[in-house]
Amino acid sequence: MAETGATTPRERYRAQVRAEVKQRAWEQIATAGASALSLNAIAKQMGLSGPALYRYFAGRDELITELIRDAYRSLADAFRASAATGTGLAGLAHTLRAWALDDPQRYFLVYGTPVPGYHAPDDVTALAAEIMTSLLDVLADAPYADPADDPSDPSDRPSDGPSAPFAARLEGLGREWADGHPAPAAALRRALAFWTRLHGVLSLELAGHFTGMGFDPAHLFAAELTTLTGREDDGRSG
Amino acid sequence: MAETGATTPRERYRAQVRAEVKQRAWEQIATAGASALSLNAIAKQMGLSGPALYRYFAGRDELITELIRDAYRSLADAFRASAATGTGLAGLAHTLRAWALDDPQRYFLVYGTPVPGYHAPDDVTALAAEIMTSLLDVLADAPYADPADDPSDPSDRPSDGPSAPFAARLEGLGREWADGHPAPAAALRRALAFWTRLHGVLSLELAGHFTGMGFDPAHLFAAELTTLTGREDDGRSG
DNA sequence: AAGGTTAGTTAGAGGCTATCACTAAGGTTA
DNA sequence: TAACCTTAGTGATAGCCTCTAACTAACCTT
Repeated sequence: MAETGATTPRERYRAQVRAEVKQRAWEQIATAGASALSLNAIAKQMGLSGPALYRYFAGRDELITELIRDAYRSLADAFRASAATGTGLAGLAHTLRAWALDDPQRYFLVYGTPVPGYHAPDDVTALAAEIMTSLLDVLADAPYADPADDPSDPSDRPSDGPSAPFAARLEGLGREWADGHPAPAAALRRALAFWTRLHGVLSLELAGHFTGMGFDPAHLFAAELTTLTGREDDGRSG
Repeated sequence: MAETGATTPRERYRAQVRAEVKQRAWEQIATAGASALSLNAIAKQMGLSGPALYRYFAGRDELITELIRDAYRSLADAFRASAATGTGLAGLAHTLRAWALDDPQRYFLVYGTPVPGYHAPDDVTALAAEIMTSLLDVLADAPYADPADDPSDPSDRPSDGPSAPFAARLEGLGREWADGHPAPAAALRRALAFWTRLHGVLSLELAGHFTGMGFDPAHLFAAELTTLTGREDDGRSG
């Protein structure tokens, strides 16, 4: 959202226009969803005529890709900041939930229905790795309190058969997930549980699948968080 | 997909055309996503000219609504059939996963990014209740094997404060979820965990967020299923 | 056989993405 | 300062799309 490394007035102007286009695109997406994003409408809003925006974005796809990039960067920043506060897994979960509720359509742009042809560029996957790094960092110094609730399968002994405990299969995978992170397999398993369980609650909540069911999704979110931390976190009060 | 209750030849023909339109719509959605669905293209494929389809569907929105309805019905049927086999929670989970992998875009049509304006008609919410009923039925005679892994918070005593255990808040809510189902609060909590955890894994898997991470999503799915059943189910081998 | 109902057509309005050729303005250099 | 090049913005246009309107042709009923 802020490409202010420009030097010449022309580059500055160009960056400013690009930023305004993206801002209006976000507003449009927030109200009508990503599929309703219209370059033409944005141009008119800005007092420009249709094709003018093609000087700034190669097309609709490039604009959306840029928005996805910004969304990932926003989440990565939020995660890094949250990890630095030392509030642990619960803090990270709260950050994720706040980020999601702040702009549901932005959340869906990152974690929602994918467009079949689209493949994320490399820098986006790098941002995803950065997010995973923050999560693994927090997990590194957040020992698990209640082994009985461990999301990995503690009842199984390691083996190499098709029924081997899942966590054992993750050994050393931190290298590919988080740019060489030396997390142990159990932490990787917990990171996956954090990701999938909280996403499971959040995405269904944001999609409105819980409306009219008579409970507060925040409580369900907190309850699922409890299965990840094994203790009563402040997440429970949210 | 089969409205074969028609009597007159005209109604029969009409139902047949509607079915063919929907079938081609599904093919189109499977390859290019729901946002790329084009009435015009379907008409041309069928040797008709554009506006002809408006005799059969009021518009694009009605067609998509109908597809969503069919998708819900398909899942509800699959759940009911699975529940009848007596294979328990694991069988239900396997059914869900097979249904999702069979047509990912169909899954996203039901559980993916919602379009901001859209509100599901009543019969669709009734189908959702039917799905929940199958789940609660299975949970009713699938006692929890390992209390330590209970997805509700067994360590907490019931109270009425803001930090009350989540399951206690669900008391009697089966009435609104599943058309008067008399499920106890613990079963409702487990149903929610089943739903959100498996959806969490499935939606991220189908969206491709696990590609290149070096593990088989089926194993993660099986591992999360284990946290729901508390024992080693056949789901592990999938 | 006459009449109404229904399926299908073409024409067209209005929206969109995107390309092209052109003008006008800005910055740079001789 | 004048000439030049680069860039921003324009209108025109092609080709999609949804959806409406008016018209024709087939079908079924009476």
